[in-house]
Amino acid sequence: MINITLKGGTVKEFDSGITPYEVAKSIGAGLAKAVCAATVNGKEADLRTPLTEDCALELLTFDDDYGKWTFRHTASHILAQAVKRLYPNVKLAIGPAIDNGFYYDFDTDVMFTPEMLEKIEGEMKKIVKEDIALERFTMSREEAIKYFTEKNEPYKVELVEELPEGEEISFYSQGDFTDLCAGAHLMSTAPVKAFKLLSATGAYWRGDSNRKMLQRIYGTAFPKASQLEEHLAALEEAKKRDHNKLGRELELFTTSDLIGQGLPIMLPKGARMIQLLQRFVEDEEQKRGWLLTKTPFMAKSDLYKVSGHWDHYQDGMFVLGDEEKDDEVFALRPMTCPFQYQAYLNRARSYRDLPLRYNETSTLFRNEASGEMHGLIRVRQFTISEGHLMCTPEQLEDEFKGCLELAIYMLKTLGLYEDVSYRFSQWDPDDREKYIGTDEQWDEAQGIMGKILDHLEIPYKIGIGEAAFYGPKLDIQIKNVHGKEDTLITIQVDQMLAEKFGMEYVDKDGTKKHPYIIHRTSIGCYERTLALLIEKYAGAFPLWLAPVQVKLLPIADRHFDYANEVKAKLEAVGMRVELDDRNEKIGYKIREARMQRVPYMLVMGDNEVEEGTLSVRSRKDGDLGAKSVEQFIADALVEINTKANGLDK
RNA sequence: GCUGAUGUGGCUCAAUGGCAGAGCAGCUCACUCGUAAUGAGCAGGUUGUCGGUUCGAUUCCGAUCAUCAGCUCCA
Repeated sequence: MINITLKGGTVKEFDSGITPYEVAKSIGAGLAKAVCAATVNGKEADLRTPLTEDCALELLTFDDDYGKWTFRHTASHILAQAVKRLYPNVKLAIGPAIDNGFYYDFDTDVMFTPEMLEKIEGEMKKIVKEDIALERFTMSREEAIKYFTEKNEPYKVELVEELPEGEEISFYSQGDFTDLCAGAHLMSTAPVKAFKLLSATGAYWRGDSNRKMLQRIYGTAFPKASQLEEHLAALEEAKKRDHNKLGRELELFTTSDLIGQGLPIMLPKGARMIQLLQRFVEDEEQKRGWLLTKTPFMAKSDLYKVSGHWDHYQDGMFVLGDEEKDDEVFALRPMTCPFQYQAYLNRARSYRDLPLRYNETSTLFRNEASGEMHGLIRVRQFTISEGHLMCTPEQLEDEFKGCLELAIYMLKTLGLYEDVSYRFSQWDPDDREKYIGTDEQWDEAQGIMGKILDHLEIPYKIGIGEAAFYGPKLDIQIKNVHGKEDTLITIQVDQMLAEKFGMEYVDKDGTKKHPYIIHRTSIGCYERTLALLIEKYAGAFPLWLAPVQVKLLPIADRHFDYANEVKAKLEAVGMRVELDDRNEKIGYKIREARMQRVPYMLVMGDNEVEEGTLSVRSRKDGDLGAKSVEQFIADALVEINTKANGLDK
């Protein structure tokens, strides 16, 4: 007999060898139905794991992360089984659960069409209805290779071959379908009641663009139909916030076939927003001791040869000229670093000059691969609040902290702080060609940065191979409306480029030393930040950022004079105002102003003209009643000056 | 760059191997109106671009450009 401690601390006695599933059954039929996986002494486990010692057991349902993972992983098996039943020649690759769903990669000659996905869904429904039990068994590595070779599953063979010699390999079978698999699975196909296949697309085998492109089917699954419907509705809602659609509808930006890919045109409203952001950033940086530079958009190839960009980043650059033919070859700048270093090199530096903080609103050009461009999030020309900070080793931590505090201040002001995560981006020692510097230099830079991050208690995850070619980064990541993650802000520690460029300072003892350099953005690139703001606020921007803050809506044309007076008063205090003086009914004007997400609509008719007031309607709270013009201005200025984002309430 | 889909007035979308159509937006006129769409009329298109097949192509074929989703890559 063994003692099992259940959730809540109750201890129950069971026969040794009992499984988590049987424990769940002993507690109740409802739990047995809902249970997806378990943890044993905190370790994730399958429901079939025999328990032979005293332990703490937690039974996980779909409401738990690992339960969800197990549920959806089982859904991916059902997908694979259905595909195999309908198209036996298709080869299986891998099929994990992911955020909000699952996928399975197949190698197939025919592309999956929407009609085929429907057919596959139908077959999956049958499999669920058949209530097929999933059974776990193991094989030796050799047996597994033989098994998959006989079944003509080359991708599975490759996966098994990578496992260490002598490893017991676990399999799960469900009726006519067997898959190699390590994680937990449901007991049967029956609970996977509500699922949907969302798309079919290409994906490289092993995520390697040099290898074969397979066909990936994405899907999602829930225990209940209502949950699935809710999720699909949420996906639809999210699409409405898509900056690429909304930003065009709101006339913030557009694109032109003649200008080209990844080169958006900022329309007056979008350009105004970027101007507001830029002024805010530059003013804040000035307050924090950053000195503005303005450096060229291009340079001779010589500069990039020193920095290492020529060898490590040339594919990403727009090169003007041909080294074979031309005396001078230029390239548009993909980064600002080497340019600002030339400012540092302007004269000899002393430790008394440090820390030296340079910032620049810097336009960069990167020749992204044609399939990478996406709205304002991924473009070929972008403008970034870029800074480089030269300091002594002793100053490094405080300065790093200062950069982080600046970034956090920006995020909080914009209302994005809650939406970001941190990634400590490190190099990949197995991919040396991507990087400059020695193992020792990387160990040192990453060691220092790790220490700083730990000391500042930044909750980061590590990203191997995500470092810049010259050093590790703290990337502040954010997800767009489609769930795709991008870097918004980055702070990097670099101890290699100073040496390459001969950047030095004279220390107290009279010796020359290379400064540490921090590369940082404070708000990221303006285009991308704007994109995320559009999605965050669904176009209903905080008052201080709204391209049009107030729309004046006179009821009839005899009120136009008064409206123009009010407009002049608002503009006199710097507010952005539009007057709707068309011959339209008030309901129509309000409708249009609301669709443009204008924060305040000021209705004025006979009453207001007579009393010298405004009937204030807010985008958020509707009709607020009458206010004097002076009162409205005073209230609005408070809201603008505090940069209220409306998220605290 | 790769896989797939898409491209028709400013926007949303029809249609067809034989004169390209609607709604909204725009313009004109009437209405002078109180918190999410007043009515009538007018105008707007070389169907992304280039080439091919055809008596005839917007439709079929090819190339190219752009857009979207995903992969890879990245701020």
